[in-house]
Amino acid sequence: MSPTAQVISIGGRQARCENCGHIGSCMARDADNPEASGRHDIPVVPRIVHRGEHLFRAGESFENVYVVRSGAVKTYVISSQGDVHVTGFHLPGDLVGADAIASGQHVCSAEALDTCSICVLPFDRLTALCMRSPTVQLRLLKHLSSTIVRDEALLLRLGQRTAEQRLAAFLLEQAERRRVQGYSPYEVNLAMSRADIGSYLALAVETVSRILTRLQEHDIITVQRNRIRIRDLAALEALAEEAPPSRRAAAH
Amino acid sequence: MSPTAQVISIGGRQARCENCGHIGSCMARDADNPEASGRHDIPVVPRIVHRGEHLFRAGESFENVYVVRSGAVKTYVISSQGDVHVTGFHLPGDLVGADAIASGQHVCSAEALDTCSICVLPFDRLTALCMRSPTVQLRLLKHLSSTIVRDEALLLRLGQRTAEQRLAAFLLEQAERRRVQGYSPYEVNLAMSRADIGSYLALAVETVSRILTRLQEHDIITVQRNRIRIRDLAALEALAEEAPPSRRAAAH
DNA sequence: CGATATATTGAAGACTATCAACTACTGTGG
DNA sequence: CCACAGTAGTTGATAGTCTTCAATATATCG
Repeated sequence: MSPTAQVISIGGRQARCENCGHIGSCMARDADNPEASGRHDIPVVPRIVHRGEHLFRAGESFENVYVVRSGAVKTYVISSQGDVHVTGFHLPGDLVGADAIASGQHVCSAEALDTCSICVLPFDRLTALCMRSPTVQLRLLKHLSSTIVRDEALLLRLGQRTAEQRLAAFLLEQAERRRVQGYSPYEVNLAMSRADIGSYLALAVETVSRILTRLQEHDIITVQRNRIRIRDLAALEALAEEAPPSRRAAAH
Repeated sequence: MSPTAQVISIGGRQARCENCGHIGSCMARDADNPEASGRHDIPVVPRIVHRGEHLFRAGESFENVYVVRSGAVKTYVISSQGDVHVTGFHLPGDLVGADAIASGQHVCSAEALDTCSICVLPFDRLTALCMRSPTVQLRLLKHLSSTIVRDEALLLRLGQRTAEQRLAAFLLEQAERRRVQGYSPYEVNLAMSRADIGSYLALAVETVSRILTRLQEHDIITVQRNRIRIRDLAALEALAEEAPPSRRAAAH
């Protein structure tokens, strides 16, 4: 296998791993172990996915996991009754599709919210690499683990928080992700629709809309379609952190 | 390391791996690879934990993952405001504590609901074993993956189901687990309190109680404290599967 | 057997969903 | 370039579900 076979160029720019901002956490190559590199690395196949297109759909057989390199992806599940529930929004650096490991079939569907660049990692190659690279193994385990943590944090919010608290926490989460990516945390561009947000937070679309309006009336945020400006971070944090309507604890 | 060093006996009975019902899915030894066994296996330290005692608490540094061998364990998180939320109930065969992989600190606490036998697996030993045994590696990944699936299924239910539907689904889940363990699925012994159930399903204790009563009045179940008998499985399933109050889908 | 925790039941009120109407954007085609 | 259609978002009124508070009953443990 020649070295260049590991880097497949699409459109001639940015598709090279060398230019990728996530190489430090990449699971396709063991950056900490350069001399082993080239033997153990997985041929990465970056793929451009357009808004509305799917990475995979629930029920499809599990072959690959996907890493978002740029753009935004939503994952959702469909219950036996046909109702849709968004389970997450995934930004650059995120791993998508690993929940299929257990059953060998994708349990959720993944759809691009805008134009995305996606690294497709064949799962068998990834596990093989894990066998040789403790670094990559730990990265994979940490990814799975943090998905669990995120899901459980969401469970906590859905269960014990009012609509306003949930939405405030959601906006802060978006802002934080912007910050991590090096952008201003006060300017959030929502790639998803109100319906998606509502589904994710278990709220009706109308409720999402109403609360955004209310937050704007209180001068906490400015809403312009999908462009949110956070004007009073402290107030937003206060809303999100507010004590929930007194739930008696289950203790021994 | 002598072979017997891998089996630490507690109380002289049932602590030997040979008697363990979960050896086929055990992560401490590679049962599919007997000749490698003895070299790669992890010394298992079974531990007896009594009702109310903790396996670990949120914030503690992450050293081990835990496998429930017998008994029942609940995991819960505490928000910054101090409110408690139960994130799961764990029965024999379940892996607990892996959500700490990401941060190196436990994010939830795990408390025994009754007397439990727990296998303590040092995480560094486990990852080392994973490097050598694809079988064990896949088991670990599948465990993490199925935790994600479970959490997301719960998210779906919390978000889009009424209290009655959630509780019906919960009872069916308990029954199913009984069945898998070889017991009658119609006789469910709830190891957890109403408060725990309420916290898990994001319902007030009173609501849980009321709905159990209602189900009993409809001759669907019989409630005797923590002993639930399912009298009309079909009706219970119908309740759980019932279409949610029409949520408009978010589609392109 | 008494004390405390757990569970049940009732009444009132809050939050959010639902239904309905309307507005604003997006993109397409004439 | 503008008009139109269709989608997405907003706003208002009403109703339902579940929480909260309060009181009582039942179980558990010392």
